[in-house]
Amino acid sequence: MSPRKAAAVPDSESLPAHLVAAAERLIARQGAAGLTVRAIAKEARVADGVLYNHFADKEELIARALRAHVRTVRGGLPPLPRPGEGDLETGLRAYVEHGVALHLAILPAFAGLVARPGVLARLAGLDEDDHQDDGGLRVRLTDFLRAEQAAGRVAADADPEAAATMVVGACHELVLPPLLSGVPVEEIRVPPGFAGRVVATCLHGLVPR
Amino acid sequence: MSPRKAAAVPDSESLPAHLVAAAERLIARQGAAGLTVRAIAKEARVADGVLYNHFADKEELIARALRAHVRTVRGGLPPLPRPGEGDLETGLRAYVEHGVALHLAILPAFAGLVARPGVLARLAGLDEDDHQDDGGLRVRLTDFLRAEQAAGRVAADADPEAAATMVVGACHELVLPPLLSGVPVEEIRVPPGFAGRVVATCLHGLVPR
Amino acid sequence: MSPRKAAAVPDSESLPAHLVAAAERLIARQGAAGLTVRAIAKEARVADGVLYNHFADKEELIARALRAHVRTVRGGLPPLPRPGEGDLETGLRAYVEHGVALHLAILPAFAGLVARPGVLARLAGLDEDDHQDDGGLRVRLTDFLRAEQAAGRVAADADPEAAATMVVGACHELVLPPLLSGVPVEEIRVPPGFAGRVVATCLHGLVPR
Amino acid sequence: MSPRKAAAVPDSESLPAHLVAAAERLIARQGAAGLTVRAIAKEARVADGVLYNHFADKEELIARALRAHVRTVRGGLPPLPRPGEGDLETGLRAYVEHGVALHLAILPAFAGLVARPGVLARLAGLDEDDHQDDGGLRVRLTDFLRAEQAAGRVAADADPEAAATMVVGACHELVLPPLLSGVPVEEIRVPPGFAGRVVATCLHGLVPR
DNA sequence: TATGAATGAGCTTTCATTCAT
DNA sequence: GATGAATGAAAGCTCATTCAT
Repeated sequence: MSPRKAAAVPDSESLPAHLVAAAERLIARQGAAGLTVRAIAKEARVADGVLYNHFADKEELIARALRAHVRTVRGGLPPLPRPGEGDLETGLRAYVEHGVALHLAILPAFAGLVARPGVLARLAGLDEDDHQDDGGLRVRLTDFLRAEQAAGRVAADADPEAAATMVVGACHELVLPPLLSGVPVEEIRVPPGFAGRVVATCLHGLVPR
Repeated sequence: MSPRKAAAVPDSESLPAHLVAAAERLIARQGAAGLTVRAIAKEARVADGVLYNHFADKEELIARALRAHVRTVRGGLPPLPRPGEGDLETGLRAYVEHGVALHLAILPAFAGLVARPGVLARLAGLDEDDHQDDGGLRVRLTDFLRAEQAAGRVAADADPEAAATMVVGACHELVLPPLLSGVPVEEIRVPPGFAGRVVATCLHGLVPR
Repeated sequence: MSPRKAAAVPDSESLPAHLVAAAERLIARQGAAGLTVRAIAKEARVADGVLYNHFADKEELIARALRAHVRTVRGGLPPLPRPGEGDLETGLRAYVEHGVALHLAILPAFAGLVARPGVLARLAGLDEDDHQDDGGLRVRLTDFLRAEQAAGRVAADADPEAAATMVVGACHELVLPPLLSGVPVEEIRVPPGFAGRVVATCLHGLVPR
Repeated sequence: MSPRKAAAVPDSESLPAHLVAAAERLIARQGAAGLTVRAIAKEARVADGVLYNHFADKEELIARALRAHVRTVRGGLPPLPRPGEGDLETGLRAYVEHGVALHLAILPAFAGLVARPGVLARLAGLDEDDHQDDGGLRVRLTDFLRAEQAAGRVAADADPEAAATMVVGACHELVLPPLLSGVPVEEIRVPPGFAGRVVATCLHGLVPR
């Protein structure tokens, strides 16, 4: 009465989910750019054509796998401090650590898609609310800093938005240049003390007091 | 009798240089990721196969074209202040403006190559000294800030390296997220006052004085 | 307990008949050549695989649907005059009008199958007696003319068989060439006076009397 | 200096011509409908992809092969009598014989394309003048009969156009019904005396004199 | 050395058919 | 019997690379 199930798909999982998971694994390993439908089917241990029973085309599957990848990564990170919560320095440090881990996992997956309109557009269309690939990290940090500013722990004339851009940018900066120099993701190292140094610089600036 | 020259190659230029220039034009227009050798040959108005008389393969040609692109872009920007030269704020602002312009032109060209080992490795191999794709902007800014620190205009306990990472990162941050959301390069806008706000934040930090 | 019935199949109809009817509708709309089993199942609002419970394969279903299509079309046309019935000219005209209408409806459906042995062979095998796709129009016209000849209204040395071939051929001729020039069926027009002119020519010939 | 030549292509022939010829052979054998690019390449003993160096796509190649097939067939037939040339009966007979031979060779090739807009549209676009697939046989016969009519050998009140439609239609009629009954082309037989009987019927009509 | 056609592996996608449920 | 997802063999087409000329 119910239709057949693919041999390689565990009972607990639907085939679309299984395919997305397989694609997600490949994306985590080698990025989303060079994936082929055959490679995905093979990774899922499933016939070549199945994907078209569940997704409009390759791009839709990859868009969903990318979203799943982002969610998986984010789900594995400690939650970000909410605005008004905890002390400034600890909070900032949490943002930096979050950003580094996130970008380390996400940039390699996404970068190859730049200038390939298809998948990114598809991803943007998946859900309009949540289409910030990095989960709106910069915006959330801005909000956090604004709350600190309202509480008087950040100077009234400081610029939370610029600061957030710099902090999140520093996280990018750790990942992107090695990537663009051909360093494999696995070999990218976070220099010891990175978060602390970024936080300190952000807090006190360069000018002598 | 000198060897035959392709009709479309000007006398002043060698064929390899001509090919590199053609590829560079295409890269500037549409990035390095989707280029085909046929498209390059057509742009150069030269036979499909010539490239293999002068380069090992497509990857080498593209690597050289990328290097040329970076140099062209950098050559079109005002020179960076040297360490010890000018005042701190103006100098920093020059770095930010340079970084934004550079990344706007360079990231779209490079990003598509992430996780495609070939070209980037080739580029890194081209010249070991100079393989920083962004021309070592971060290192140069670090040096600049260190000189300011030596001159006492930057606090002795400040962290020039972290600051440089944040400033250059802020420039990335302006370009990369829109790119990853599918915004075409031409539509990426630099918010007014961006450089000034980054510089101010970098100089004075967030903490009230 | 009688076996389960597909939801979309009306009580008055067996599932095979329902499938044949669905395929027939599609054939009338777009010909038999490009049909897919999925399209047929969808039109029948029935599961993809059922067809294999009732037919050997797609070809058998399509062969039956073609036969049904021919019968439906023929059933919608006024009956042909029987041999010996009515007057010669009116009778002939009826054959022409029948032939034009029949071929307009049937040729587009069949033509795409030429040189695809499967379906046509299947159709021929369905019932050995009645496998004339056009319902044996030519044979019936021959019989009609022979009866007229016996009654003396057609010259004794005339050739009923040749005449029937020419008349039915003229009906084909109206439909096939436009079809082969890519004109869509809906746009094929019967020139006014067609039947009358064919009949007159058939009756009196070209030679001056 | 000149580029490479495919091994299987004779010196006397260009590759596009070679491909067209290969496709034409396959069309003559099995019609144009089911051809695959791989089958054509194999028949031409040439690599799969070549065709795209010379034709926009499969449809263009097939359209050209169809045109070539028509021309080849027509070139192998005795020329049609021109209007005003020879006597009426002999001329008419020539048209019938031409029509039968032409349609025997051409209908199987074309029929499968009905309702497949692509190739036929392409063929119509190849050359606007000459796009009558059967070489405008009906029109030419009409002209021939009109000339006979002007010369008084065809009755003044006869209908050359209707007669031409019937004659050419009779030629179709000989070929199409067997084809639609699944009879392979090779087995289609022209009944002895066919041309003579059609001509006589056309000349004298059915009505007793 | 320049040419540009030839090569063929590889791509995404379709679809008749099977079969566990 | 009915279901509809799974299967996998094609299909049309692209493109880096080779090589006779």
